Amino acid sequence: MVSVKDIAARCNVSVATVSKALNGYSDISREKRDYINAVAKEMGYFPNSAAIALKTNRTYNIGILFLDAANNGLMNEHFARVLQGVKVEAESRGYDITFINHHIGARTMTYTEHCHYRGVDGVVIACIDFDEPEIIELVNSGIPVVTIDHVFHNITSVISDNVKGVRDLVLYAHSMGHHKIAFIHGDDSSVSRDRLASYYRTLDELNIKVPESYVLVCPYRDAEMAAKRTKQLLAEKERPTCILYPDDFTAVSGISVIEQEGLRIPEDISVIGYDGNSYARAMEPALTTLAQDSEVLGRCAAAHLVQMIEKPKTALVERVVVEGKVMVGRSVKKL
Amino acid sequence: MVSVKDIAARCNVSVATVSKALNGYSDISREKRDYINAVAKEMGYFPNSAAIALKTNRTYNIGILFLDAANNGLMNEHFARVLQGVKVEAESRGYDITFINHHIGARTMTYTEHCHYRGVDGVVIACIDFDEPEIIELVNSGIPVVTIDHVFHNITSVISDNVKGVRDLVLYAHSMGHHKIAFIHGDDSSVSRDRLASYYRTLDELNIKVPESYVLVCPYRDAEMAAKRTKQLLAEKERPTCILYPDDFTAVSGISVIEQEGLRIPEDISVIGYDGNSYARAMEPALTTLAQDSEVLGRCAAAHLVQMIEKPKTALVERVVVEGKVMVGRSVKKL
DNA sequence: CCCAAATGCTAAATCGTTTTCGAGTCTTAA
DNA sequence: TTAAGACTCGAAAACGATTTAGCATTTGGG
Repeated sequence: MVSVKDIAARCNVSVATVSKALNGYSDISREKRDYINAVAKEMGYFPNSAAIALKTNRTYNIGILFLDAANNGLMNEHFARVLQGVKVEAESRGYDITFINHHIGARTMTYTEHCHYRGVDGVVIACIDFDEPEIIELVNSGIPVVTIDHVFHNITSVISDNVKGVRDLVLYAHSMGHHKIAFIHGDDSSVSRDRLASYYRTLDELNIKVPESYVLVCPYRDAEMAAKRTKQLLAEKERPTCILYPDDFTAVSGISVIEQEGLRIPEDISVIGYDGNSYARAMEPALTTLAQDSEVLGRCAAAHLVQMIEKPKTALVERVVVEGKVMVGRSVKKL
Repeated sequence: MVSVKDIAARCNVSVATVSKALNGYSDISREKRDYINAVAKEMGYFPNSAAIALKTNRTYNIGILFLDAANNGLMNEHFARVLQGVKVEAESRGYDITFINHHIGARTMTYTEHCHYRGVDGVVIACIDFDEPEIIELVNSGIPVVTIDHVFHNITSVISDNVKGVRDLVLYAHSMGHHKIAFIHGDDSSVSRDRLASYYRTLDELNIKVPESYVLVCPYRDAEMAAKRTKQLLAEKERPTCILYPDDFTAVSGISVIEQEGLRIPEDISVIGYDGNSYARAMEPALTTLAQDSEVLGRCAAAHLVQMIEKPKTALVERVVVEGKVMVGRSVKKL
């Protein structure tokens, strides 16, 4: 590998001069700067990120915390998309991304320690149990952080508009003539709470009363539990005409048991998902769902993080909310 | 951040001694070693990876090349799983992973340059157009490399057993009484070629002849093209009784148009996917498909790469093949 | 024509480690 | 008693860059 020293030798100047030429400093003559840059290019020079990091304390690396209990954030298309979003945005701004975890090899470290070890310039946190003490530690560590789909005091966060999301979904179902709208919601998290509250509020607004038994909990992407919950709803004496699921995947699982019971979608019962997975669009009948703008979620997070890193003065803590939109399929029947 | 220098000061020894204690060298007394380690722990010492990288030329970072033309490798559940696999295996061996690309910020660099810039210890290449000249350059750069689902001369690779995969699928269909088995295969790549050859060979073995029109091409995960190809097959005067798709996603798209044509799965026509996506299992009817052991694919790749990195002497170039297995759903009818 | 300021460049320190080599001390055997 | 090993330990160089402070040289104003 060719280093600044090599270039300096070849150009008969000092390494300081080379460094300045390479970084476009002003106290260097135009000709010398151009000459050095030309030579550097010709010699195939590329900086050594470790040396730069050591000297400047900047790695141009951003950490990403991205694992749920089951450790399968990547299998979830929504989160895969947000990851994709932060990746492309970060890269376009000159940053690489590094996964942060707490068991690197034999030694275990906290998330914060891992961040310091790798010297990441900032971290985006998503798809994780935000109540872990380690997360709290990280958020308070002084490292620039932005969270996705969770808000901490004094930390900028970008969140999907879950309130508007289920509101739009409920309104859509209502506009299709549904009044008996059940809601299988995700397990405890701020996202789930927002959605649930919005469900209640919207129904209230519409002057619709639903029995308590219409509201059931089911972990995200838990096909088995979704099946069980669906059976419970089908057994209701006043059976709902429309079911909202926590996500598209559980919706598909629900559809599966509904059809196994000999009922048809949407003729006998309507179903609605959440997320806007590619499968939802491709299947028959196409699933009506709320398409989250997952990639934009990720891009916003990365963009704000870089802003905080590069212009800390100008960065105020913000709540960015990105809206999704209902994707009308054929899984909801007009009553 | 506390450095070895701080520890040295606190312990009244030299930094050299601290370094030796921390790294378990032998030329240091047992007591002093234990003492220094205790102090280090108490002071909350963590090494600085940049400094170590600079000095030792080892980053404990492995690069991962993971993008297709559409730049959406992550949306593909199969590849998400292999990524997950390399991630957990790498992490368990003490390595972080870094995405490699060629437009980092304003400056563009080749994959090889990016690898040198970040100083990754090795690279795993997957989900990419292996014919790109940049890939060839990287493979020949001297950086330890392992490829997934593609073999290069003199490079160790881990590949999914595509030959056995479609063979098992075809045999299964045959065992269910199918003779008119169509194959919509992926676009050009070594994976597609293996699968196609295996399809022909297995039919040959079974003494089954299929018309040329039964074999159609369709890019992976291209729902629209899959729909088009499906319609073509349905229009055949000698309509196939069973269709193999390039992947589960296109299979779902195919099912969709089949049902829109008023045909039933599997009563009127049987369909088979490839990959074993979670959706395939959850939907109704459950899709018969070949479940690739995607995570193991990734784990193997990472494991072999680390072996090459840490014990170059012992590392011979290998072809590791990992088998999948047919996952029987309800989408194939017994004739 | 002289002094001050601007310009162009370099030497050297520095970031946090690892590693070599030599030096000092202590055993042990002849 | 002494020479030769074993043990311990530390000084210093090195990795590849950035950055500060200062030295020359040139320029411009009065």
